[in-house]
Amino acid sequence: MQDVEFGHVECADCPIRHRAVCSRCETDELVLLEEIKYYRTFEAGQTIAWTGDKLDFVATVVSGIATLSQTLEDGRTQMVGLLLPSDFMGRPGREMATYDVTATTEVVMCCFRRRPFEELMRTTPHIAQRLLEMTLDELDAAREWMLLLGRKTAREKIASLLAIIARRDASLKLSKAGGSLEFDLPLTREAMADYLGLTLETVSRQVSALKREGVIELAGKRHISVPDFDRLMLETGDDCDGGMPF
Amino acid sequence: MQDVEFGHVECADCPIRHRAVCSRCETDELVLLEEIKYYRTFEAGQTIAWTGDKLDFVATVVSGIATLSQTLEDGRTQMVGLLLPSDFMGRPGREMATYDVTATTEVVMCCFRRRPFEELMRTTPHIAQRLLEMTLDELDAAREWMLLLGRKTAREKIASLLAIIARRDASLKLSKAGGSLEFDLPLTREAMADYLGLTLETVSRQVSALKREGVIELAGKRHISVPDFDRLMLETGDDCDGGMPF
DNA sequence: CGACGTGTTGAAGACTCTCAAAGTCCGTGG
DNA sequence: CCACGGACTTTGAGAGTCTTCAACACGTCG
Repeated sequence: MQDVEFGHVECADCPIRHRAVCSRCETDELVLLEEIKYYRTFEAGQTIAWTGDKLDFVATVVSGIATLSQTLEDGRTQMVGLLLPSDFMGRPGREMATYDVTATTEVVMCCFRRRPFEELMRTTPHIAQRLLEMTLDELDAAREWMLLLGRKTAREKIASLLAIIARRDASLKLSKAGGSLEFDLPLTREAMADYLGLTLETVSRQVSALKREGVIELAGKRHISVPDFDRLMLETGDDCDGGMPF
Repeated sequence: MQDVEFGHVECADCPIRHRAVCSRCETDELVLLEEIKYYRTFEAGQTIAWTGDKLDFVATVVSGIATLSQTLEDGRTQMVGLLLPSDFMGRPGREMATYDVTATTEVVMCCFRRRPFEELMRTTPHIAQRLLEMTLDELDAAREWMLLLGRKTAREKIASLLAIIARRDASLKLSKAGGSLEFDLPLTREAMADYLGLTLETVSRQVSALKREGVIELAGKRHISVPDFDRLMLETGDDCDGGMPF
């Protein structure tokens, strides 16, 4: 793998310090992590791990977006997770990758060698506690996605994905004015299709339909603005007040 | 909820002692668990919890089968998990149920009051460690299921479900002779449909088709035998040697 | 400029769903 | 004992959604 060395960053200055697997750690615990961590950068499109690869590290996404996906023998693929900044990759106690991990944008990861990390897990309850919490959140998200994959129509799937991305984007920018939202799609039509269990043509058609009906506006292929977020939510098929994914 | 008091069982004699959340506990730790545990029995068909219910306990399934499901406002429902003996229900740190939990057979649960259990989690690393491990396994299973929901055909979905149940049944009975497998379906056609993201009619048709073609044999509606397991595996669409769900 | 990656659109077809009717099994009650 | 109702299942026919295959548009890059 071609990957670029990334300048060392103090944990205390880390942009995702408060959300990642290390968020509960005290300063003395951070020192221990600091000793076994190193940064790696992956280019957009680069594969970070193939299913079955031996992985000698676990890692936290510092910046960028990566995807987890599974493939059937005949090539059908399904995305099963999205790794956003602060998300954790890899499983303590397991050597092999169980998914294909791909960088969709440039990705910077904070890596820990697996053995020392596992050792730290045993001695530092704060890490294990946080990892449990994060894993439970991921499980909830995965199950929410199962509902989407199993029961939603193509249109509802698209609306749900856009709503999730819009909401996440808004929460990052803190620009949560009730009015119009704008964001860039971090995924190609094909990636959206793999995420939603659709074909890319269906994705394209449904996006066009939502645009035609004024639910969203497009500037270029990737830039989307949502004039009325509630209108978009109506299209998702979800309970509009119930528990939200992500 | 009508539920029957269940005779107290010593943890040491518990049939799922070695697989449940308590499997790593030492005998002195079991004593602590023993103090806060109690048994409850739920009848077949009974709802154990509704989404949004306040849950003042977490629990381990001792015997029987329960399902986790989510529902859209218009009634479409998707099963998002199956609770088998030794599986854990409830989330430490969360008051509300996030899924509907339903007993499909009579279910005996070993319950722990939530607060004391959370306290034990903090003081007893063995419990937290095991729970993390179980949660990671569930996450893997959920993602395997996402592949099924998003990309498999109806026929492949049915074959996958039968293969999973057959394999689990075989591992319980230790009757892993390579030859013919037999088992009872613990689910109605409707429950299978909710699990697979299909309609019950499609489930029925595909089961009939598999029977017609000799992949499976039916005795009554629920008893199934598989003359050639490899043949069934071919129908699942999976890599026949790769990592297996469950 | 032409190749390539990405995205859009159309037409035909496949698969699954919806609606409807009827069959099986089982327990209740006459 | 048998009729009856209810839960569960099977099967058919038609409709609809989504996929497949194909052509074309757009922008970047060599």
